[in-house]
Amino acid sequence: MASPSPPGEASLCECGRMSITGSHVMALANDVPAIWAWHQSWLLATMLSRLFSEVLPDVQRLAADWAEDNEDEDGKNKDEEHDLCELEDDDLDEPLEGSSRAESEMAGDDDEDDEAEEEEGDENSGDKPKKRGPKKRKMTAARMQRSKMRRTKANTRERTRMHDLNSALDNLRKVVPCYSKTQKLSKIETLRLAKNYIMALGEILRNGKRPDVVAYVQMLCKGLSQPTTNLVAGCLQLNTRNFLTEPCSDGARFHVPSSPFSVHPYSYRCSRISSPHYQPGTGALNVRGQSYGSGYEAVYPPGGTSPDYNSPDYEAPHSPPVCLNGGLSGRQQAPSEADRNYHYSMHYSGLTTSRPSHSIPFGPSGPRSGGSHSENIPPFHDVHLHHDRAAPYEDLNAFFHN
DNA sequence: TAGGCCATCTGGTCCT
DNA sequence: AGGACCAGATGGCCTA
Repeated sequence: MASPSPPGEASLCECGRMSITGSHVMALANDVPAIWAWHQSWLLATMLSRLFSEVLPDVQRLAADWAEDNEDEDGKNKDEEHDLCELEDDDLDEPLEGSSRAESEMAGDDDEDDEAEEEEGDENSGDKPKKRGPKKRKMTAARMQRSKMRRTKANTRERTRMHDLNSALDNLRKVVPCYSKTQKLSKIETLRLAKNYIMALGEILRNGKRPDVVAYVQMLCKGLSQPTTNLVAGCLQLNTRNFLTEPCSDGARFHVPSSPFSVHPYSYRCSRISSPHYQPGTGALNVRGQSYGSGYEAVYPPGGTSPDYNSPDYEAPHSPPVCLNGGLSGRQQAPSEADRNYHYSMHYSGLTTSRPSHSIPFGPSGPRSGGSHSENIPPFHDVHLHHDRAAPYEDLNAFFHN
């Protein structure tokens, strides 16, 4: 920074680029504040000059770019498009590595026909002389549009795929030994329970005999979280209750004579531990004001006591669930028209109990801890499976009829 | 409020 | 090139 010296005045000394004259000294002596004010004004003027000449154009350009970007934005995809525009701006603003970059940018401005030659310039980024041609394609509006469309289509496909996957999981939930429409098992728990269920069935087939109740439950609940374990136990126990019932004339419904409700043997539903009917700590189940020991709520079709076979949510069983005491039990979900003659008929005899249910505590004090609870489970005497198409289950039937 | 679960988006990879 | 699949990121919802 050089201080201006009044014209026609000899310098007293030269200090670098600054000349100090007599008047400077005089002024300094007489009016230091005035000089200071003058200097400040000069400094301000210099800064403003630079600001207007160098910075302002950049600011104006940025403002123009920003305004242009925002003009292109439309409602839902605002952010996405803004990002793409920013990308484009980055391409423009980045210092170019060489002329090829600038040329490629210019080539990119033509139209979208340069797609065939895109992405070819990366191998030229070494110290070799840069080739002509595009190094990095420019995001033109048309390309952005196509990219956006591709992404939208991919998103739709992915959504559909995940929906299909979830549908399959829902189907799986319906065939594992515990199911609730309202309080679903989580995905991971569904898979774990399904795996355990398959293992348990395999074990039954391998041994050819009725499994020990506790062992069966333990097998089913292996690796499950505590809430899911409780849920499964509750469901299975409730299912056990259904063996106390008598078949209706239609062979499909079972009634609990001493119960305020009737229930289809396959229609039980289970809710999660968050159910208002579930009594934490006690493991007790309270269904419609009646306590039924540990477990979960039985959920019945709205307004009735049997499943709504016509409900779109009601599906035919994929496999007959195995009951707690080793029998085929469960949930008959039912059936399509063709499956109307598909039913299980179960008879449980020889059981006398005054208790409304049989407590199967789980958790630290449950079967896992080695405690024996099989005495709480009524002995299994007879389960009949009638199925017109029961061939796949004949093996299972065989030992259940023994 | 933290944690669990879930739906969705997104970019990468592989395959046809 | 386009689709399927996958995994990570993110945000919403719910519950303890």
